[in-house]
Amino acid sequence: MSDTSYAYAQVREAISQQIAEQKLTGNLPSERELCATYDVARSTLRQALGQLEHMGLIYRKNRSGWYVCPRKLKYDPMQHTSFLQYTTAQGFQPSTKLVEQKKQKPCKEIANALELDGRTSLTSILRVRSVDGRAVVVEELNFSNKHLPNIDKHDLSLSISVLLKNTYHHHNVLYDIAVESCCLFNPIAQYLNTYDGALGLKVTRIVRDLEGTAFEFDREYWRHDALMIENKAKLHF
Amino acid sequence: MSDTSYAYAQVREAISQQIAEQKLTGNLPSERELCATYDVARSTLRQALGQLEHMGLIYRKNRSGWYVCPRKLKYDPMQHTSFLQYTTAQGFQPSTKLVEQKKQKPCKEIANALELDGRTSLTSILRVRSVDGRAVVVEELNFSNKHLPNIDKHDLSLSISVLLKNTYHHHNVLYDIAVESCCLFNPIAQYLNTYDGALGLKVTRIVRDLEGTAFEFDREYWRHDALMIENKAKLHF
DNA sequence: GCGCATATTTGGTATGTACCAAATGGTGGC
DNA sequence: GCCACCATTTGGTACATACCAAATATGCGC
Repeated sequence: MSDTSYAYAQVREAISQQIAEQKLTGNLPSERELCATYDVARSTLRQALGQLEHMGLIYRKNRSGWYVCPRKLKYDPMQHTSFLQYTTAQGFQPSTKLVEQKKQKPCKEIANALELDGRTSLTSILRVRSVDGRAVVVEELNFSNKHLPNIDKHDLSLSISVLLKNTYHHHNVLYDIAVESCCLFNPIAQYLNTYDGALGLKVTRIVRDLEGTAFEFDREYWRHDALMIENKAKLHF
Repeated sequence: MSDTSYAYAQVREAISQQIAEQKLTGNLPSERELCATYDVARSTLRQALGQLEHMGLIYRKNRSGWYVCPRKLKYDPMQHTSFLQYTTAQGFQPSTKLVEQKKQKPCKEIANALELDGRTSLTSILRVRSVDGRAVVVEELNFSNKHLPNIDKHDLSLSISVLLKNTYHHHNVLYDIAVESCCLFNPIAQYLNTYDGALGLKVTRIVRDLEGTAFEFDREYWRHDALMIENKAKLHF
């Protein structure tokens, strides 16, 4: 049991319990109503709501109110199953929207990771992926034109993995993945219908061929409350 | 570049830049001083500090002040390298403190994961691990007495992996790991010298033998700003 | 019914104030 | 030189208030 010696903690526990007992579903009462209910100032209430948000129990949509979180999506970044595949397998309705595609020079971090000099061009796409109509992740994919000739000539709104397999014959690849918590700022926060400074999880992925040459660098910005990273493996001591 | 149309965002960016340029190291000026510097109210300043905290740039120690974060520890939960090993390899000074050891009945979640009924006993230890004198993770390890007979008779302040290998001959195991963001509450928050409701990363691990029988269930509560999860793997499409 | 302008509600931002408890720094006694 | 005590500083909690902008509900004209 958590500490309940403070007003915000009491409000937090009260709402938390209401959610656990499913007495609260869908959207919560307005902040001003909740203030009256628990007899606290709005800043105190918002502190409680903020913690429930960090716990992944509730979230805010635009400026319209607070809602109880749907269940989390389970995601194994080491598996090469597609977004479509693992979301539907878990009973979600996925959708993807390509926001932007451009050819550009790499930033310092990408140039370093892909061992490119600053002049080499990069094909980048930005897409927003949703489950059940809720935007959960913004993906930024960067492909090295040097290692994937003419990749910018293809339709990148289709499956990238199929393209890599069929056109570039990358059947076996090395994955190099990092996960860390982060802060979501505009414009990424806006794509995720959340606010400037919201909490997120950042997944960084470097994809290499079997010789170890990196040809792709991805950044995924997830809603922190939408995601559970899962890994399964066999190990020997 | 992030949105800077609001006061808190301007303060955030200003301090963020100071840190990036290493003009700020060690501890920050007091909140009241910073309020005067940037001419904002304390609550506005604290909003900015909170976001910098979420970004992993600064952290608070007890009630004594704000400090610039040290670099993150890289950790691959799928590797079976010990805490001692991977921390020293990254140039940190690790230490571990065993807080508690007890024999108890499993909670619902553990009973379910380890396929135990409510009567079977469980040997649990709680330990706090630090790098460079900073507590970074609270580990709760739970061992099934049924599958690891007399485990509570051993000294569990020593290396657990050595014990599993030499005494119980578990040379090959299956790992089942989940990572998600969470909120740290007392008393765990206190072990990590942080505050009730602080942001964290939760790593859950189920360990099985090669037949798939689970004998260990662990929960790790990490400071969100101390950790970067890393995974490397070879995949084929 | 439908579309559009308007009023209301809602969360987001911001200020100021007050008090508390823990941590820290200093001071004096031994 | 060490320790106990005290004053000060610091962040943590909590309140009340005000205004803004976006989202939503309302109602009118057609």
